[in-house]
Amino acid sequence: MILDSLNSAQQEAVSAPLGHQLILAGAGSGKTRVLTHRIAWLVQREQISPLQIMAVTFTNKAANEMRTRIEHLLRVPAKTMWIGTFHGLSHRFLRAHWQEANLPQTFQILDSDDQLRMVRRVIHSLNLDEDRYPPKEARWFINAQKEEGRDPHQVIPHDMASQTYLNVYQAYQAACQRAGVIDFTDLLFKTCKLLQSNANLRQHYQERFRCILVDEFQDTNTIQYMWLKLFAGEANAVMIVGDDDQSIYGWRGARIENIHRFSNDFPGAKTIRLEQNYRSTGTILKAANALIAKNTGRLGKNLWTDDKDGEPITVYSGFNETDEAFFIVNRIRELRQTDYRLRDIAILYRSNAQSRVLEEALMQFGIPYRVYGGLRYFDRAEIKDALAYLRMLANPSDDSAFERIINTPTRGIGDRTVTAIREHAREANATLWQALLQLSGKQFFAARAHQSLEAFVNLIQSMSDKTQTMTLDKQVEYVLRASGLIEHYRKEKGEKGLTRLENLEELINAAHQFIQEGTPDDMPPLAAFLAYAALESSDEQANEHDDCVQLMTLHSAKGLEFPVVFLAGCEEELFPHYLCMHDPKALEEERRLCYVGMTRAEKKLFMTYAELRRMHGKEAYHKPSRFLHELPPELITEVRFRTKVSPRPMPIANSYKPEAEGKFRIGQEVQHRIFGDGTVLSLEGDGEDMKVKVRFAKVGTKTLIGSYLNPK
DNA sequence: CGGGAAAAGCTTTTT
DNA sequence: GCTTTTCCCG
Repeated sequence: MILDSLNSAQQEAVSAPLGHQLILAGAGSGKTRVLTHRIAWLVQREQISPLQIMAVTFTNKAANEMRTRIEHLLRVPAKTMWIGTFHGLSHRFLRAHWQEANLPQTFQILDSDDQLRMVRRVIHSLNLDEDRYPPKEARWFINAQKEEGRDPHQVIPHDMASQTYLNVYQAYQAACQRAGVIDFTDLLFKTCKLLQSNANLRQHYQERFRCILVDEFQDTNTIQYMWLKLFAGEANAVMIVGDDDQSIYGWRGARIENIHRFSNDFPGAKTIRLEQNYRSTGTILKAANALIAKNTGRLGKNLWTDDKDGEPITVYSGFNETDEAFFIVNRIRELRQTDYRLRDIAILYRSNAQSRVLEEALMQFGIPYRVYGGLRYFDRAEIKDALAYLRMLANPSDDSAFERIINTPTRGIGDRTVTAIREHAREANATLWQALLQLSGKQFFAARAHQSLEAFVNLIQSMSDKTQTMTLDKQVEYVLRASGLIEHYRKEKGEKGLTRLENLEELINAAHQFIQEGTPDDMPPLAAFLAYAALESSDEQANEHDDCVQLMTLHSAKGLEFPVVFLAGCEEELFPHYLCMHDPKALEEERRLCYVGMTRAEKKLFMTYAELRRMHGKEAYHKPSRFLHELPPELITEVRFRTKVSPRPMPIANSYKPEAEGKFRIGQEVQHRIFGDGTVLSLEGDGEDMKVKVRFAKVGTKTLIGSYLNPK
């Protein structure tokens, strides 16, 4: 029953005997299906209780999807099951064992932004020069150490700079401990530390989880690997699923070697390959296979499909990035006339900066689109302000929240006053809130500052009193009004302020919805909500009803699929990126990124590049990406003609001025009385006012009025 | 404290 | 070059 509708490799994976398994799952080979069916198999055939199973993913989205599918398969709520992200499960663990982990019960989670502020504060308190020791570098150092599982005393500094960063690391940990906050990496780090040091707990968890499944294993880093080993112990069965060819997060510490290490550390691990692809046409797969074959040290895997070969891959050479964008937009307009909806189409690119030109072209033709990977809801400044007030209520020691709201909205507490509080806090070895309480009793400050501070103390204390018995959504609403945040953003003029107000209103709804769904743990609702905001700031997916073209980076496209994919910017320097080109390892990661991009496509794949592109302010000619040369020529159709500047775009409000018709088009050879021969780069406006940007052979690039130019 | 000017980035990103 | 952040002064 469970095995119905699975192919033989999938069946083998799902019904494998209890033991260690390494599932090499190619793109589109039904990886999630295997994971969920495996869990169903364990429960139904191996008589393993759902409570003895742990399933780990990287994103909340993947975890939620898995949970939903399992509930569907098993027809029981999977709420009590340990399905979640490394961070989410660690959080659950630390909430249950806060005492053993030496944390306050109300501990709060710092996101990377809060973390940076905290690090900056520590750097100042050590009297270090921020320019010589940039907080971002320090944060990177701290996270890197924790990701390798090293406490401050385990770090061996190699030079003066790393000695300094080590001091920062030490002071930072102390400051976090004092404030009762932990950062993202700490979730994993402290979980590992606790399991290592506490044999009872370790034994308890190792006896509990008889089966552990890990998704996207190629993305695990060192601490995650340690984490897995600690939970798995010697006796439990571990199934990992991954694809070395889709490892694209090496730059942030993912260790592809973990897949190789697995077979050594987990004896008897059996490797099963899922190579049948259910997503793409034969042509797309053949091309992707040929590309990835250029990489070395692969575990080896060849995707195949029962599907037809389908159409060849279209490669388009644009004159510049505008021309490239117009080609894409024109093709989208054609596709729209056929069976494709806009939401079937994705434009993928290497870096976010590329989206602007594409957006402008889409806008010009009135094609709805959506850019992914922007600022997430819970990361918005106004939301973080509001959450900081809530955090103060949950845990007044939270220095990072304190710093954020002490003068937001502005209440006459300037930098000087805050510095005084910080200094006192350091001397008294206290948190900022404690320091403030001590100082305000002593008439320490000038009269005006003292008054403002007193008002602030009263505000927080009265908020704390008044919200005591309220439901979560009422608490949020009360805090928004009492803090003056609503008023503050109401004053902000323009559309921006309005959006912010809407976002704040939405926070009340979010809180309401949160309690409706029921808090998962035995935590107070406010604490649970704050953890949710920090840990599960859900990436907003496109509304089912929204029909728009999807724009995103190659990285964020991983795990998704689209009938039509445009892979833009396939040029040397951009893709592969110039920072990666001289490191063979990094170059292979770029190639994997290209592989990931290509294998997102189901039916049609377009790969485009621009001969001339404006990058970092300068215009530069780039060769077509080496990845294009690595594709078998017989699978490609090259489109050589330049896009004719197209029929009039739809007249829509706020649309950009349409490109001029008639006299000039992009790429055209032209002549000027003084400047000589040149090529048209871009057009703006029309009629007499038309401005034409031309690159002249002798004098470089100039923008001039069209009437001074003659077609050649 | 807010607005404008100067300066600093500038690959990819989840938790 | 363009956008975001920081700085400085009224």
